Amino acid sequence: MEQRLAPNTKLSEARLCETFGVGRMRVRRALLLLSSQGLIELQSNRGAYVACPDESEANDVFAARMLIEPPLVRQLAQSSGDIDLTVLIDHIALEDAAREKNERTEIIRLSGEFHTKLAQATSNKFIFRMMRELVTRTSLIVGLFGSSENASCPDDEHSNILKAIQSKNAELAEQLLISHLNHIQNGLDMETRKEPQDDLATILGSN
Amino acid sequence: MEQRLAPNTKLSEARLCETFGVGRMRVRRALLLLSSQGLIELQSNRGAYVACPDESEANDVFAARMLIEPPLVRQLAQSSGDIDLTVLIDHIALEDAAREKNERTEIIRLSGEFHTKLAQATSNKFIFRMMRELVTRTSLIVGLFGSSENASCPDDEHSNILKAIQSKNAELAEQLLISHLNHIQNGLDMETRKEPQDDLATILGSN
DNA sequence: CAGTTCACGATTGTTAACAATCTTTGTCAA
DNA sequence: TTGACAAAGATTGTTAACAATCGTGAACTG
Repeated sequence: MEQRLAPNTKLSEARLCETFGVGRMRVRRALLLLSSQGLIELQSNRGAYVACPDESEANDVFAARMLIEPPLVRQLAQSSGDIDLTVLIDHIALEDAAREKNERTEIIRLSGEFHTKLAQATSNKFIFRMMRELVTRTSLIVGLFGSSENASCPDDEHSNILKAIQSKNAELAEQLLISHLNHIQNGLDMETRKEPQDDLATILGSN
Repeated sequence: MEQRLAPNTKLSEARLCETFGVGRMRVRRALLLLSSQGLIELQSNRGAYVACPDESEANDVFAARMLIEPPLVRQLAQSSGDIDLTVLIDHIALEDAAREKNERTEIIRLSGEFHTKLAQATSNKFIFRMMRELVTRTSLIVGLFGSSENASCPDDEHSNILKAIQSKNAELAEQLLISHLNHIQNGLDMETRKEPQDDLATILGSN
């Protein structure tokens, strides 16, 4: 989610065990769950590798988000008022603060989390789960194909979407979200994919 | 998916092991995956139980499907012609055959599978996965709250939806699907929930 | 007789050793 | 020098024993 692990990075069980100080069983359970979400790939007898989506998968993710998120935001705007939006308001503040301080990983994480929290605002468990999966996947894709500068969402688009929702302007909110998604997708460069570094999982050690 | 296991049925590891002739590890892996999909619930130190959705969860599932499936069908109808619909055509035939022979479990399974195959027709991995999760969940709910006669989808609605898609009538297809989902949801009786039988998992033995 | 406590049995969670598989390295021959 | 082959090392998959936890029922006390 924070793009600290490059795609194709090998996640060795032994390494993860000592990194997190856990038994092999825990690690294997976690890897199995991650693979069921498509975040890593489990190769039989070969180990776990961070998923490395190709162009076609990237298109699928954005197609899925284009299918779900616009109606979602539209619905949010319509039923705004019955819903608690303070979580989203607070979130925008967090994003601004992180941008202020130029905290890269934090910005990336919050940028994705905004969309997750949009789904959470529907207080629908299933919609939330689906969006979370699509958002984390998007993180991987942006990490792979994204130009370095716009690794996150454009600055004030989140804020504008939220304002449209608050003013119950469903049409505008939906339109803003569509352009927002388009901006992200258009910011990708499908040609020059970054070389998947076979970095050790020691990156995680900084926790 | 076939409603052969009632909600709240306990799935004991030992029982599953001998039923399927597998080691405990395999069983636990399977249970973990099922629980990650919300089909069963893993209670710590107490075991695995078939999920027993309540009314609020049922509403969430249908709300999620209402959000996703209409745009999905609309998109299918619009891009029909570029897509291979033979799978769906064949599927309708299977449904008819099963109804002819009055094979209850088969009808139920195929009834859900139609919606899954709708998603599959988009050839979008993520849309497919999401719909499959929602459809299996719907199976559970219909099994719990459904009146006995209309445990499956009304007879010809699937066929009509498909025809609308084939004739590229996006508006009609979307409308038919919405009514279809409404029919299913309205056929539920939220008051009288069937008593969760604590049947042994021996039901599965008939395989 | 009701309620509580304790101990037993059953079930799940964990650990550690073992087996199977793959990757790598080194050697040999063409 | 290159290719194939084989053995060693490392990593994953599996099994079985052990530990921890929970539910149940009997015994005991008020």
